[in-house]
Amino acid sequence: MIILKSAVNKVIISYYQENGLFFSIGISSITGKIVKISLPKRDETKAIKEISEEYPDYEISDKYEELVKKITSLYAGKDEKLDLKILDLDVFESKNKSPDKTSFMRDVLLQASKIPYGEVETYKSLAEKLGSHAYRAVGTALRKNPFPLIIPCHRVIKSDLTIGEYAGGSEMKKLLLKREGVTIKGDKVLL
DNA sequence: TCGATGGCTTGTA
DNA sequence: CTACAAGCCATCG
Repeated sequence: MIILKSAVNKVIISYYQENGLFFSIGISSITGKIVKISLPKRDETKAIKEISEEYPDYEISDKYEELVKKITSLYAGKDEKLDLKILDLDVFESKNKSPDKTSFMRDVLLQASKIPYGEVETYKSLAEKLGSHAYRAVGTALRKNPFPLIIPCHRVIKSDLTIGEYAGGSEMKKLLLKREGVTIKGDKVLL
């Protein structure tokens, strides 16, 4: 059973500003779970647009302001514990055509969610933990992570220990890792 | 259906 | 150290 999310699933967008950066989250009005998080933007329009483009049926509300504040504290480098249960992991299923197969993207993100605060893992080793050699596809999956910061895709780096790419730019990735206490020299992580 | 495209990796020069 | 090619594989148009 596939639910047409844009037609049925109205999304509540809450946003919050901190130090001139705007954070936003989209919450399904049906499940009450997060469907998407935006990385910080310079203005609120962009922060909201990132979510509304994917979920055109939306309304803005301060209902989840407290939750957005927690996201900002994740960005600030705090080890804020958030339960994965607040994430609407079904957002992957609609894009996955064969329901009998487990979603590769889902597996990648769940595996990434296990990387502890202050630690890193390579795309390669993450793939191998899934019994796969799709190193590159791991990157593509993480690039589309709807829950950055909560699912810490910024902790996934290249095999040569260089930073690698990031949806918010590699500088942001570097910044996030440093705030968690990871030592970085140049563009390389020191273990 | 099929080619193009990546948050990659390894080998070679 | 850098540069480039080839291999890789899920996803997207």
